[in-house]
Amino acid sequence: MDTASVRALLAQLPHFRGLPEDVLEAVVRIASELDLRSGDDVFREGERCSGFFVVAEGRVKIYRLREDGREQVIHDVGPGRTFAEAALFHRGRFPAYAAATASPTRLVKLDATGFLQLFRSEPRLGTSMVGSLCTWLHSLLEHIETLSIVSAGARLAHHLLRLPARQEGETLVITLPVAKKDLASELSVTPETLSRLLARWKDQGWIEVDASRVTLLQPAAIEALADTGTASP
Amino acid sequence: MDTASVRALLAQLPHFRGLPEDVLEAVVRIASELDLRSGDDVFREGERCSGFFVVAEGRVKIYRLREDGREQVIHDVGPGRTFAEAALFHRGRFPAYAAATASPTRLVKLDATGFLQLFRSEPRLGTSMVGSLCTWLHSLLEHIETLSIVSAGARLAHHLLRLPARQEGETLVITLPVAKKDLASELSVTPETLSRLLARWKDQGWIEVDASRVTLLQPAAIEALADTGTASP
DNA sequence: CGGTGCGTTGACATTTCTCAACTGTTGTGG
DNA sequence: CCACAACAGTTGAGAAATGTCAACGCACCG
Repeated sequence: MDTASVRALLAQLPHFRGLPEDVLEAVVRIASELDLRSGDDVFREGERCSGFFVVAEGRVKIYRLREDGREQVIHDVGPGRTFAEAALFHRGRFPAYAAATASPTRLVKLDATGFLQLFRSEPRLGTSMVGSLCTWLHSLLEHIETLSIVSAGARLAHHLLRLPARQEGETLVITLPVAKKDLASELSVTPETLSRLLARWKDQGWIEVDASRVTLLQPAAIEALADTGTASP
Repeated sequence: MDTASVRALLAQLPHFRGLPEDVLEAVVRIASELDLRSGDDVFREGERCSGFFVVAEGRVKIYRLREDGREQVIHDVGPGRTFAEAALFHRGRFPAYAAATASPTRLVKLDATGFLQLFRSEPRLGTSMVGSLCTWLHSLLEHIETLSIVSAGARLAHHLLRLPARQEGETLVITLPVAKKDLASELSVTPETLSRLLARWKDQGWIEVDASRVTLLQPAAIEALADTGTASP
């Protein structure tokens, strides 16, 4: 990944869209690249925040560790999105873990001190970051809404319908962006329950499952589940 | 509430702290006051976002309505905090309902169009709003962490320990800022379960409950619950 | 003084977690 | 290139937690 493509990646971000050339140039100068494979750490909870990140390719999961050692996946981030910008301003420490979940995963890192310096000298950076922070707020609200649904089935349905899907006639084809165990963690259910739910829906003829490709044969049935909060029969 | 006190309230907010006098003056000019009683609506989901709000006195709950008509409390906001600033920038519509939960509740409203205009002309506003948005992000992350705890007992314990408390010797005295049914909704449990949990803990000698005043007689026991995720015996 | 709604308690049904065993896949090292 | 280890995913059986329905006391407000 050369400087030009780093520059192109950054230029299309909502953070930096509309910035004058010279400022964008300055941002590119404090950028560095990371090449990761699935399972590699990006940062660990409590570490000093050394910058924030843009996903160029692949996937990153943000998670916390519970007392009993299990992971709680908070979010998963794909190409074109950023993460850890809140840590930069808020406390200076990462509030969670981050690790790549795809191979390869390429990130662009924007150095903390460099960025903060730039941020102070160029007020328009603040203006454009407000928008992206609001996007984060919005997605966290979505997540809270999902988690606050009591029934596991409804939670899964609600979440599935929010994933990027490709329409094929009557059906929706969804490729799960993360491993099923991470999806389960994100929904706060056990992998067993997730597996059973998918199996039941398959038996009902509502969906088709092939590894991480889920086909909604009857989207209406899934939507009904998500809305009502009713348990899955 | 006169202009001077509105001004004083705004000046102490992280949003506007450190702003030059004339800019602050301009912010005060687009501010208006709202006087509410418990149960009064502030705004409704889907409404055009006409501004954002600062709590001067009282409490406001932010919530959504589920299909079955029940409320899902997303957040509750007290004096000195702001809400709906994300709606302003993100989509221009309120993503949830807001209502006062205390009498009296006094709010300062900052007009949307006026503020956006100001925002464009004064880049430093963006800089300072980034900080407050990060505070919101942080509190939503906390909420997600609480919700993702499977056991209702642990969820309650986790949440209680994050409420403002007054230390009295060995014990912690917490005044619940909202009605128990709203607290239950925020924790995504039924009011019945909440009631039973508190009753059980009282029997155990861990807490003392007097209406909305909860005294943690053995904070260590509650902390253990919150950490382990273990169910309450 | 009566109504409305919050909070509590009881009995019961249901879901989901836990523990355990088994299968299939991936990728690593010989 | 293959064998084997490690781990994701599935399935089964039992236990425990929480939701549902229902009834009641109580406070607050009209």
